[in-house]
Amino acid sequence: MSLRHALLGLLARNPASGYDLLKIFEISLANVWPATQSQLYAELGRLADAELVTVAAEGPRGRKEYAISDAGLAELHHWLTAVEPRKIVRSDMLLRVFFLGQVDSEQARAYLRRQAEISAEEHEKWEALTEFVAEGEDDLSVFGLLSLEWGLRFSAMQREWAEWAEGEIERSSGTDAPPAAR
Amino acid sequence: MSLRHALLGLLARNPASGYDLLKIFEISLANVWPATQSQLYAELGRLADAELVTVAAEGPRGRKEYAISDAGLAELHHWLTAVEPRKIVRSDMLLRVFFLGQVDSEQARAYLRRQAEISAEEHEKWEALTEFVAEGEDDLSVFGLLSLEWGLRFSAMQREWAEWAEGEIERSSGTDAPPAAR
DNA sequence: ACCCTACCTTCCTGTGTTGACATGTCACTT
DNA sequence: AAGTGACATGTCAACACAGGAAGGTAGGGT
Repeated sequence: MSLRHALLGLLARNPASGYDLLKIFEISLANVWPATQSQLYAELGRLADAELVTVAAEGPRGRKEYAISDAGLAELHHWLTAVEPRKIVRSDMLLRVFFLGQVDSEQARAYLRRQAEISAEEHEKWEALTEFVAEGEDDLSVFGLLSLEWGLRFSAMQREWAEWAEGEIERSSGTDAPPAAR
Repeated sequence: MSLRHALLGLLARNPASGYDLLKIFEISLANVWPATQSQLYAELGRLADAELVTVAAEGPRGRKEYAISDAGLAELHHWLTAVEPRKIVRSDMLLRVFFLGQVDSEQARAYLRRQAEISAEEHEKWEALTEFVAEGEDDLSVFGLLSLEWGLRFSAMQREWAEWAEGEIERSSGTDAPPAAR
């Protein structure tokens, strides 16, 4: 349950309300660990029960401003440094590739072409974000930049791979049945 | 719910029982879309209810051999060719990186070093699998090889990134406080 | 005959995730 | 005074995922 740690991480920077956190999730963490409102408020409640966060202040419309507690900070640091990252990567894309041999090569290539396009779009999104951060002087330290760099590399690699794979299929199906005029 | 399509994809190759499918998941799909036994049997039941698969034969110990139906095949092909791949990638690793600035740079580097190690191990696993497939003459077509190639590239990239990131932190913290003797 | 192992399925509990719906308040405009 | 939009939280149903307990059958070896 990484949502818990995402919330702790954000609260360690600044105290915030559920609503604030939701906004941050939407703009900033959406590409890394999406979360919905219902999940978020529920988790905040649980964090408060566990005394990892406290309600520091109550505001206008029932607003509750949460702040991280010492116990919460300890938990966050523990997670950041001592908990093994999970290795499993569930990939929709790879699963499809695994079965792609069951449709004809024309369709398979079409799928990979689409995948390359999507990756290219993702790449642009990351580039825009990088630019935004570079200009906007966000409070992002080196570490924010590391995340961005990862997004850039990943989307670029995925695109290259999809294009390569498409060519690979073309080559191998070409030997069986030359493209010819259709 | 891609588990559904994973099952359809496997059944499109050969009819199989839940038990058979479970074995296949353990050895072959574990790196792509892990699933547990409870999930698997439940989903098979639902697939049968929806008539996307049929019980083709009943064997010795209550064994039920499932086969894909025409409707199932249609659904599979639809998913393979017409359903948009999901873009969101939940990454434990990236989430950590996002907050890594909250621990001192020594610890941050240690984490990235560990991440590079893990990626290297993953890479070896993929290499071993590639070798195994190349020798074993599995029924893997070009498409199986594409998956393997992706695993290789991805793990290599992740490792390179982690090493680069570690260097990046070293460089930036070095300017603040030179490494010195400790 | 006996036991062990592999085979095979069902059920249960708990947590994570999503989407939709419900409810209400404050600030600002018209 | 009424309306609108941003602020803010809570709850529900449904599905996805993980782990494990429980139970039963068939075949092979001793």
